[in-house]
Amino acid sequence: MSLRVGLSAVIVAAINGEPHVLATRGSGSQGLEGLPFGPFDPDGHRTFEIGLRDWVTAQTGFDLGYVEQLYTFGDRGRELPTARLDDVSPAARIISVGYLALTPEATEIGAFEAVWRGWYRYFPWEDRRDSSHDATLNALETALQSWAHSGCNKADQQDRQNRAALAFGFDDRAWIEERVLERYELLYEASLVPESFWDRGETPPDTISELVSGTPMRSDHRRILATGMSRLRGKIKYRPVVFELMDETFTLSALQETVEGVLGVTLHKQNFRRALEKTNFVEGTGQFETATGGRPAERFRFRREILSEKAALGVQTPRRK
Amino acid sequence: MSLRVGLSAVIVAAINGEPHVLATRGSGSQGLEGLPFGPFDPDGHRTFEIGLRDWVTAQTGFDLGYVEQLYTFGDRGRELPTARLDDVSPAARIISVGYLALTPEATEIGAFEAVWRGWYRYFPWEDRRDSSHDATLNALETALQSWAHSGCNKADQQDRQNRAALAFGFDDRAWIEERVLERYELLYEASLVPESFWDRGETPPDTISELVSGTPMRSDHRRILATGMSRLRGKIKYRPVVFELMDETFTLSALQETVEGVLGVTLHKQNFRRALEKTNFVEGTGQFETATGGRPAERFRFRREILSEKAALGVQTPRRK
DNA sequence: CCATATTATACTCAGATTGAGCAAAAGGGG
DNA sequence: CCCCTTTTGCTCAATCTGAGTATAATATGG
Repeated sequence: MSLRVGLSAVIVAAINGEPHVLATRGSGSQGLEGLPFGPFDPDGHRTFEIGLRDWVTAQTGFDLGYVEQLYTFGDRGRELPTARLDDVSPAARIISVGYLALTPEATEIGAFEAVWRGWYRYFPWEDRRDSSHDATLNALETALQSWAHSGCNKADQQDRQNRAALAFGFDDRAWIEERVLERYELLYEASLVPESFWDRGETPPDTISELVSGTPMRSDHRRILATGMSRLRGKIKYRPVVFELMDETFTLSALQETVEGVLGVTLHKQNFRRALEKTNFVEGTGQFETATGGRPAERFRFRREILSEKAALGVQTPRRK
Repeated sequence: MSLRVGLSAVIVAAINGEPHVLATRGSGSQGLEGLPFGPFDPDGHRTFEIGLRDWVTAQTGFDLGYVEQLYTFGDRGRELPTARLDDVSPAARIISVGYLALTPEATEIGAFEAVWRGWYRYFPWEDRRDSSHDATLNALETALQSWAHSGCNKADQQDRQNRAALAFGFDDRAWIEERVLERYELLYEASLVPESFWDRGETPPDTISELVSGTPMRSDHRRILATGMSRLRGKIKYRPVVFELMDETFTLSALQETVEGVLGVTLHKQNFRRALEKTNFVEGTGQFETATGGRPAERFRFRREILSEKAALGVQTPRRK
């Protein structure tokens, strides 16, 4: 019963307001992408976080800023996509401690096998800023419908229908942006993502299109990514974490675009500003950005002192429409 | 580099509105109390949660209801109070995955070496419902003051002062009830709890009184407990989790007392009810409780259906005074 | 059996917050 | 200088919050 512990990281940067994650190019059998992942060396590192920072620096050449633990994944089967659940092979157990890291600099990664990827590549249905992904959502609704209908009895069918509607906001229900993980796990359960098949040792049918179900990832990395997105989407509302993704100075529009990018929804501009002002998080610098196409916008700075000043909350997110 | 993984559980029940945790009686060297803790057996259990439920049932005889993962603790030193940080003894590394569990039934534990303990026993300063613990807080303020003054330079002293004021709400700052962990870790850093000394292999001075610094626990269990309290105090506000601590039916006063017990503050009764009504979480049963001393109170029931009905939020907590 | 204490529940009211939109300001480009 | 675009300032009604006041329904003690 040898247990090994690994660290996986969801490293997020905003490139022009668009959230990106650091992904490793597939060296595995099928060339699948994955998250940066490294073994935890208990002898070399006193804490997980130190271990994580160390190997990220070693492999990508830059320092992580904000880091928080996400979740520890220990399901059997996660490490071997082809493993059957009743295969109790003791050597195969890996536990993975997931971390979320935020960084303003989307440094180009040189030597290492990693690239920055827009995160909606993996979850196209999570982007609700414009109608470009409506087709995805419609396709998923249809597919989930028929999954619900294939339930084993009336109650089960009702339950499936209900869970799908709740997670995806069908039938006029509210879209709750932080339910990224819930939605992904529902799709997994409904066998609408290739990972469902791989984990059972099967080959996905070609009815599964990457345009609809997103780019898959190795092992359970897409689940870890979903966990990180959920956490960030939730936290952005009650802690001033967006600023970890911004440069030293920024315009209010750029800030809003980043928040919108993270949440995948659009916000009401004037009210966003009014709410932001109330928090005292930012202060004007007197510099103006003229390359905006219209009236020049003032560049603002995050008042880092505020973190030690008050029970700092997050930015408000006044929905539009 | 053998790694072992253990599961520790913060199991919470409300006894007459007073939050209690399941604690194990000290079998260790100093007879210290601790949290229920068991090794994770990778061969026997497919997931952590299944493993946890299994051994809690085996050892205490009852089933856990609501369960969520808290945090994974992996610092070196945690498993051996007397270990020096530079002691890289590889055999000694234990990683512990902490869980929070909520249960309505405070079943009397028979065979097992566990007891229900009011959680403020371990954190007396966290109870702000009445003035009975004001002395504790005053003592801590004085002690933290002198810790701040002993900083190595001006900036360091200022920083310590600031962090203490922020965590404990000194100098008219707000008391943020979910910062349980922050406060405990500050006290640990300031060597105001015995665990600080034990972890350094020293003997705590007898200036540390259990009345002020609370009942200590084995290893880092008090830290895990603080993590659980923080999580529960935060979550109660945005998810309907209080009801996991209540019986099938309850009066609104009993519900409010439980929330107050968890948060350690008192709430405004009328507004608590108004806010609760708006959520539609509860419905009257027509039964009345007469043993209240005054006008009989209606017994209410949690509408569990609501969990699948809407983007269920938590109970509002309108502060009093 | 009435006065009193005690708790439950209903209602009120002002101030703050929110959602939505209009309008002026300040650039750049024909 | 007029049009287009984006920033920024301001208004208004609806709703929500915090803090009370008032009334209802019991148990108890004289």
